[in-house]
Amino acid sequence: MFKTHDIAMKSYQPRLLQDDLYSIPIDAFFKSAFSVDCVIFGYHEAELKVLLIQRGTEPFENYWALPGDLVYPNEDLDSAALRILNDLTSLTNIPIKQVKTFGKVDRHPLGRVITIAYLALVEPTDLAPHASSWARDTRWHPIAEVPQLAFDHQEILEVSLEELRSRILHEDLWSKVLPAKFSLTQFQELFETILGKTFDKGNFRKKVVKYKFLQKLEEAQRGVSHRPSLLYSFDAKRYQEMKANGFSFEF
Amino acid sequence: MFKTHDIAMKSYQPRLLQDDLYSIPIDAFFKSAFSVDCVIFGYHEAELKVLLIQRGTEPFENYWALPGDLVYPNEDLDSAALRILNDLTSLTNIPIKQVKTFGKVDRHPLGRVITIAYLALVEPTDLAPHASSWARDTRWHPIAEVPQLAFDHQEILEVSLEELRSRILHEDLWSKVLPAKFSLTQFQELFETILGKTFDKGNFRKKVVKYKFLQKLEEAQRGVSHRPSLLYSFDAKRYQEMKANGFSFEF
DNA sequence: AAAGCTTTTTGTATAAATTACAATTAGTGT
DNA sequence: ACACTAATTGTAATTTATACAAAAAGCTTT
Repeated sequence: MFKTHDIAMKSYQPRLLQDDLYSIPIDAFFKSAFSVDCVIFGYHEAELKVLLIQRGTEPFENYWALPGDLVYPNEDLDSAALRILNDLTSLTNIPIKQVKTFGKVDRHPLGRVITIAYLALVEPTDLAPHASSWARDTRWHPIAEVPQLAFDHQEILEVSLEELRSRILHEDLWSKVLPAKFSLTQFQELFETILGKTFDKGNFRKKVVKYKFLQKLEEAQRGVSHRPSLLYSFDAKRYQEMKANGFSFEF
Repeated sequence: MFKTHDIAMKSYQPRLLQDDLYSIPIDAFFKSAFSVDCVIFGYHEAELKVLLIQRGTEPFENYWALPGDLVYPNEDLDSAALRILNDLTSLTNIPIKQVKTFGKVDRHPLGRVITIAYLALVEPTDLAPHASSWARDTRWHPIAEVPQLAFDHQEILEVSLEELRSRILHEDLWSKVLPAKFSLTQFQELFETILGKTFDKGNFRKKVVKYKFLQKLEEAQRGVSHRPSLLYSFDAKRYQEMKANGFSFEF
């Protein structure tokens, strides 16, 4: 099985090719095209990773790269991003955020391809078996140990990480990486990891509680050999209300 | 004279057409394409406007729309935005900012065209004579009196205004709309207009002075029938320094 | 030339938020 | 019962924000 991505690349040097499995007419991708690349961040226990694929075809064969694909003619951009995310992780219903479109003339060696970058933040799940059809290999890389990447993916990753850092609190991107019930310590760890700095425990707690989008539950932690923490849940409705009122969150 | 934009639209229902003046091969735009749309804001004396064109061709003939064009195959996205801006206003060396890419499948009635939106903030100059070749009419519209727009341009405008408001202080977008030497009152008026709220004069001044990216000059206002204000200039170098250090500006 | 007008500029007292750090608490393990 | 750990609460000192008032510097009028 091969993806439209490969087809389009090959067909750039004009040649007649058959439609692929998705029955998309080849000439829809002639000479210029747009793709979506996904920066899928994974967070688990104070570690931030990014999901990369190892390319199985030229150009940049064997290089690691951000997962991406050409956008189908009948597919919205967001849908394309969600499709890629789902193909690799089997996850659905994940909030995504468009980051920026990268379109330098020479960014793709085989033709004019611009790419719209999206980001998501998920729990680093096992990868879907399907994922192997994408590429030679698929793997979570700690954010500090990312290898040299194909195309301009290094820049895309940097810009996306910057975006994640600056928007993490304004969007609800983070809401999928914590369990439904979590402690304030877990919550703090998440933001410390992503922002790359630490906060005073007491002060952080006060600020968060003030924002009121965390709902204190009756329940507490159990089985830990110290004072158990109370559990909280994310009050999405109140969060949206506050956002609609132009409330500005900041740490 | 006609623009590549029109050509591409017509040629979507496959038909053979000649190359246009820019000698771009027609088939480069077959079936799917990407364009750049510019939200050119104009600020002058506490009034915010936006530059719109009135379309001279179908679809949406006679509707007002954001100026835009297909991106040439050998042209970077930023360059395309600057070209459009320059075509209409003759301005060069204006900071622009990519806002977002809009790509709903049905956003363009004649084919799959996604568009990358850019914004700029300039002084509403006289329009270049050239501009009339673009469209039936070209005009600055006060932001509160924008007519119904073609395509999804209403949404693009809204998102762009939101972006302008939230980034005005972090980017130096504003630096082109004030004279080289300006008073703090002028500076405050600019931000009040764009953000749509007012500030206490004394407190605003204190905050700005604290940020230190304004350079106090020896010169003062002349000929006004009240206490003349001291003049300031924008210290772009210091501003960039502060931005690089992760300084966060806010009003 | 003095008094008045207007807007800039500076000042100040109060309230609110941030910060650093200490004290208390609620569990488990010995 | 006591020690241990991390959660939770508290507090004093500092900084920042806010509202408002006073002073200053030109021009205009008398």
